[in-house]
Amino acid sequence: MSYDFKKIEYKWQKFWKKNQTFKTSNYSKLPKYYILDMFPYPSGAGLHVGHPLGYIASDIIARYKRHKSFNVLHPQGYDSFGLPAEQYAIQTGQHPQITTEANIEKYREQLDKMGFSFDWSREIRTSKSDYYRWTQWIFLKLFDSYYDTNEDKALPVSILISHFEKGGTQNLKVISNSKILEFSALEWNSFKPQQKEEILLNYRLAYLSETEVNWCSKLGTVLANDEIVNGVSERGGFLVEKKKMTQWSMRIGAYAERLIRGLEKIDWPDSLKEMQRNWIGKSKGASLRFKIKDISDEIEVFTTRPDTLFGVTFMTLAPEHEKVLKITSKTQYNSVKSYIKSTSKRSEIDRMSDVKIISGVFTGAYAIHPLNGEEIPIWIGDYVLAGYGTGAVMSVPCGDQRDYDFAKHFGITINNIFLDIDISDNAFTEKSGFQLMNSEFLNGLNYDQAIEKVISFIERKGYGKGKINYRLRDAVFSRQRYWGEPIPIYYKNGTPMAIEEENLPLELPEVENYLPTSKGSPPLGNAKNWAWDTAEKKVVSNKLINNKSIFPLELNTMPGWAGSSWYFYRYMDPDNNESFVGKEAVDYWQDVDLYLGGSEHATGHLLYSRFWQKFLFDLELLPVDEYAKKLINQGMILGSSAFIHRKSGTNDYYSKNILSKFNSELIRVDVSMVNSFDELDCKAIKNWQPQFNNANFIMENGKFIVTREVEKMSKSKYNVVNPDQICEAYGADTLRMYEMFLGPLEQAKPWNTSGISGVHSFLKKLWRLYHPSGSFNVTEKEPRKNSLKSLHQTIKNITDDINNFSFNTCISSFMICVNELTIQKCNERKILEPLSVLLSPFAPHISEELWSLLGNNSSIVREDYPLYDEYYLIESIKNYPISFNGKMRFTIELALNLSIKDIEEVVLNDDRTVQQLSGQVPKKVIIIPGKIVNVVY
RNA sequence: GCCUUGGUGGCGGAAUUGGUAGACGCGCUGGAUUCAAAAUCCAGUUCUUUCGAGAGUGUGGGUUCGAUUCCCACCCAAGGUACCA
Repeated sequence: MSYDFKKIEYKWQKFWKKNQTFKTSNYSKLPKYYILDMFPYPSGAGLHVGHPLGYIASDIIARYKRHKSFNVLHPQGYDSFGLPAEQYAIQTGQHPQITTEANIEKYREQLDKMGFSFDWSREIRTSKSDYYRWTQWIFLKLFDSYYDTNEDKALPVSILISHFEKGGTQNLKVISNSKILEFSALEWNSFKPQQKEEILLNYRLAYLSETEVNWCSKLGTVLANDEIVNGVSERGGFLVEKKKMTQWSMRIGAYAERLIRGLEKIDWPDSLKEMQRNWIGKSKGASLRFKIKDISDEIEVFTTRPDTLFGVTFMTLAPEHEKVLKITSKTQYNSVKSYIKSTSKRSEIDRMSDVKIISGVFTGAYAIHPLNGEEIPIWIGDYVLAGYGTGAVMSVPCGDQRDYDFAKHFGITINNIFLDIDISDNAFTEKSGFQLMNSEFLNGLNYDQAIEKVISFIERKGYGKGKINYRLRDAVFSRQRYWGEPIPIYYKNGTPMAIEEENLPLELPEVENYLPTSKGSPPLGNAKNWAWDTAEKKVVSNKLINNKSIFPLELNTMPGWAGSSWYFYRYMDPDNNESFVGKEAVDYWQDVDLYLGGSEHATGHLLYSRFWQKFLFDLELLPVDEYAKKLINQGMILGSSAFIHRKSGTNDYYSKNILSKFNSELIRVDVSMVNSFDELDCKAIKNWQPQFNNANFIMENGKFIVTREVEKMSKSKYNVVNPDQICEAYGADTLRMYEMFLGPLEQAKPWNTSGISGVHSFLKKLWRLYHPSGSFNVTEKEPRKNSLKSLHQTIKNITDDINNFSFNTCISSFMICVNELTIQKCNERKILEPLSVLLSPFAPHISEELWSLLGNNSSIVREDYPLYDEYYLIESIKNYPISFNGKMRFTIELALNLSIKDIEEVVLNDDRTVQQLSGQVPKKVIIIPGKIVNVVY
């Protein structure tokens, strides 16, 4: 009987399902192990070969841990709110729920074929109301909390109110919006309720504020940077501009310091921690106020280099800075206006990317240098970003390269304040190795001395103060979308009020149209009968009553990251109706032991979820303030996109190598129409999209060759490869092993199907070894020494490699082992039994089949089998001959300046025979069998 | 631009602490088996070569007896860049 993977895989998948093999209990005497995958967004393109990479890796670990007697929680679910389903709804009118459910069904079918050991009884979907009810509940907790810097934690707003009632804003140590009123207890108590609510909004962790957004007036909606291409909307190609809007924000900035400190105690990749640290961007410096000439106003700047204060020769404001138009002189007004207009069309990325294009405009206004009283010109430049610091910088051309380039470009004065340092070509940006000059009382000082002196000076004089600044901005939480969690807020005379907990969920209403309303309200404004009871028993509604909308509901929805910021706790207790997670469940599972996901989430999901964790920890709702002990970034499997060249202005397409000098555009084509030699199927493409119906394809040597480019796999890039065909042709075990064999787990790699036959023939070889003449055949004889050696070498290698997550080298070890066993014609039970256990995390179906052919009961927890840790010491290593080949001798002689005769004794590095060399220096040579490793002095 | 990661044969990749570069797999070449094919098995496969040898881990330097590995500068690619998920 040949290796019939279809039959075997169908058989065991059915068996596991019927026996609920992977159902996990919240109660067990075994130690717990929670292994989590980042849950997928169910996209219309189905699961692509990149998704399973992480799931296979986590499944290997989950199955391995079960063998090692852990109670393993390995759940899966769907991040099912999101933009693509909504855009599909806009195009077709199909409700996103229907789209999403169809996609989920497809995902599940694909996942089931791969033999994952997920506990599907715990499945969650962020778009189901019994899930998002709790997302809304957490929002309300955030709305009802403020950040107390004395206790360094979030506290209920009721405590803040009682503080106001007793002492007003006096001795208040909290984090709040920048512009806040100061008031006494007496004043507070005299405020009207609405006034009080407005004040409290400045302190809440979920608060309303003015934020800048990408506004497309033609679409009547806000766009993500992702949806903008070259300054116009991807959908429709309409103009996009920056606009201020009142939006919900999350005060993640309050947690900046704790988010940095928390990184120290979690085992996450250093590169990812570094990314988060840089994203939070803590910098020490000073904030300074500059008075403006002839106008009674001042501008605050933040600088990390207050030591260079005497090198300031101008000031630069972001074009969006609120005081720009106020200070601009009459003569400069028009040029400033037009500059602001032109920069409002550029995205932040564009502005940061083209630093070579220097642009700016003079406002006509002057600031007064606080220390020497000099008048310094105020410019606007788009290299200054409104969102960072105060949106204004004191420009020190001698000490900052961007200031330097700007000054050179516009002919602004550059004053050198660094003694004996040449700045004729570039700014001097080092923080050490200089002495200041031309800096009055700072002359002769170095960086550290000057910083200290200048900060104490400006603080004494009241010009400013030392300050720690974070680059991290508060997270905007409003989305003008339909397919997201409704924000459980209604408005009473314009003031946001919380919907009571017991009235959650606030269900997403039906709408006829998924676009914004004609008046520019978010899509939820289209809902006709959307109403809610509050505790006051008054109807809250966006329905017009007597032509007036009383108590309208919030029409914005939550962003995609809301539902994914706490989902890992819901898996512990997915059916709980009383709480977002039950106390018993969370006491048992505590946190995630291993989290697998892509590094593309480093500064998004992985930061927001840590923020919510810390918040829920502050409220004593969770036992730990970091939810994942260890995290591994699996590298993305990239797609290999295909492009064809169209001659500009024609419908002629040219094969890759026959392009002449004419202008051409690159057009994406679907990779399914391209074979592995990069040849395009010209017949298929004509039926693919209407634009190709009458296209001419100019071939080379009878073939049409495409241009390839490696990039992220996505439906819109037409480079998605589905795992289904591979499962169909080779089976799940082959796919699982091949994805692991492709390369190191943590490294990004382009998908390439061509190597898969090697892994497949390994499985066939293994099968054939125990089916020598068609039927299953093992002997009960004692294995030969050679076979044992192969087995135990493999056990050792696999165990080490699993623990290091080096699954690719695991597969190599299996291949070597089976090759050796084949040569030895080994078919002893005592070899096959441990081998099938060893293989089961990687290729579970074939392993189960062989295991049961041996007459064993199928069982996932094979505790009874002494493996992994208890491999035999490989006999031959004990007596491994230490061979001095020519090179080794040469190296030792050179290194020790000895002749080989002088070396009396040698050491094995496992300390079994510690020996010494003659002579005093060096003391020993450490050798592992066969090669010299190190010389210890 | 900035932050993070990576760059080794025709291809994916291996190389533990700085110590024989290219494990394992794909592909390719030759052979066995076969009427033939598929499948399977065996051998070879970094490049150059005057067959002595020489070169070689993105490029250029440096440290070292010795560098894929450590240091400096640069080039290229991927991910992120705050409303894609």
